[in-house]
Amino acid sequence: MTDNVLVDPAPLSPQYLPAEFVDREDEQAVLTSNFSEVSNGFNSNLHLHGPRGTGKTHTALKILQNLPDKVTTAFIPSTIYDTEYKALQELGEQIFEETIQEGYHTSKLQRRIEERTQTGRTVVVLDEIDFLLMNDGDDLLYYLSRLKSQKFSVITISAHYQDLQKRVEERTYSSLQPQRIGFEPYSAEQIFQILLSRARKALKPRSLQRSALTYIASTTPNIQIGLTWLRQAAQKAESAITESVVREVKQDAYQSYVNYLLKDFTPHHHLIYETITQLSEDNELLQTGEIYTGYKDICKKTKQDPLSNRRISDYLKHLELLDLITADYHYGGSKGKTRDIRLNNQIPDKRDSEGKNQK
DNA sequence: CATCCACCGGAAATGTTGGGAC
DNA sequence: GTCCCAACATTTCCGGTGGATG
Repeated sequence: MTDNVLVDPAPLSPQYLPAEFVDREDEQAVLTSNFSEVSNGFNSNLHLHGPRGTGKTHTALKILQNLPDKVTTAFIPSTIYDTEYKALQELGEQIFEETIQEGYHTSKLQRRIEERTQTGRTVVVLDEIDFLLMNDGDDLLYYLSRLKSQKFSVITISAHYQDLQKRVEERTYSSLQPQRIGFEPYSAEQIFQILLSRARKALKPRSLQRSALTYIASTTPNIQIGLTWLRQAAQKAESAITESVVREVKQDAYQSYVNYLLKDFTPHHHLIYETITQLSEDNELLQTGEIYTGYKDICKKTKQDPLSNRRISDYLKHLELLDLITADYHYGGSKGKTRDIRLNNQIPDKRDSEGKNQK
């Protein structure tokens, strides 16, 4: 039952960078012209924004790939490197291609990086910048913005902030002056085409039914979810990917998308997410307190030490930034200042499956 | 109107790790 | 080894907030 339809799984994996994109030509053109040698400003900074699964990260990676070899590049996912120091360390490692030990002082590191960036052109991508800003403020961005010789650029990527202006201090923004590029959600037709082109490379010919693909494309505008979904269906399918296979793996696919998003986070993030999933079966709208007690129960059952509620409050914000939950902050409601939290299932079960799949 | 509730979120306190100097 | 320091994770502390309650 394995590998019946799957010839090469790589084109369906999240890391796969296709030679050419189906869409996003406009955005790419803007980016390319920004970094071309002739344009006066190699010094321009960029801010890419738009919902998850719209190709921001891939577009940025593509740009890095197309830069001349002599340009030094670095790609920093701020989900993992969420403090100034950690990001600097990673940046140093990528620039110098060596391991940088802990205990190297920030200012020393800053000086080394600064020296290096004077000698050649450098482009740094900060993906998921929201996490760094939330956790550590804009110290790193300020430092990077000050590096602005003609030879240094920063590309920031955010799924939530259209504009960095409100998120960073004025001095930082005024030295960065990033050009903003917005990414719109993919249409169903675009999702269809992208998945089709990946499927052609990954699957046996004629093993994918059109209706199956249509179903995915009409359900989610998030290409990341779409790919995960198609991948799961391909693994499950015996001779062909049909619409019913696709429906069958729907929730599994969403779960593995969630796991993919949470892969760089702590076990406690997973526990919290699990808690929210369980609690929302009874009650769609949850409050922090309920979630925290639920979380402590799970910890007790699994014999783990729970973290404090202050900490969990931050973790909830992480889940919110990942768009796994929606949190409504409001001052008012029945208990003063609070958060109303609800689970986001981005590919919800529709009415039709209700009767059948209920156990 | 005063007080309580249940939470937010900033800041200080505490604990841990690992490098460098001696 | 011992001592000190930087960076970090987490906890502890505390001053809000604003409807509900009396």
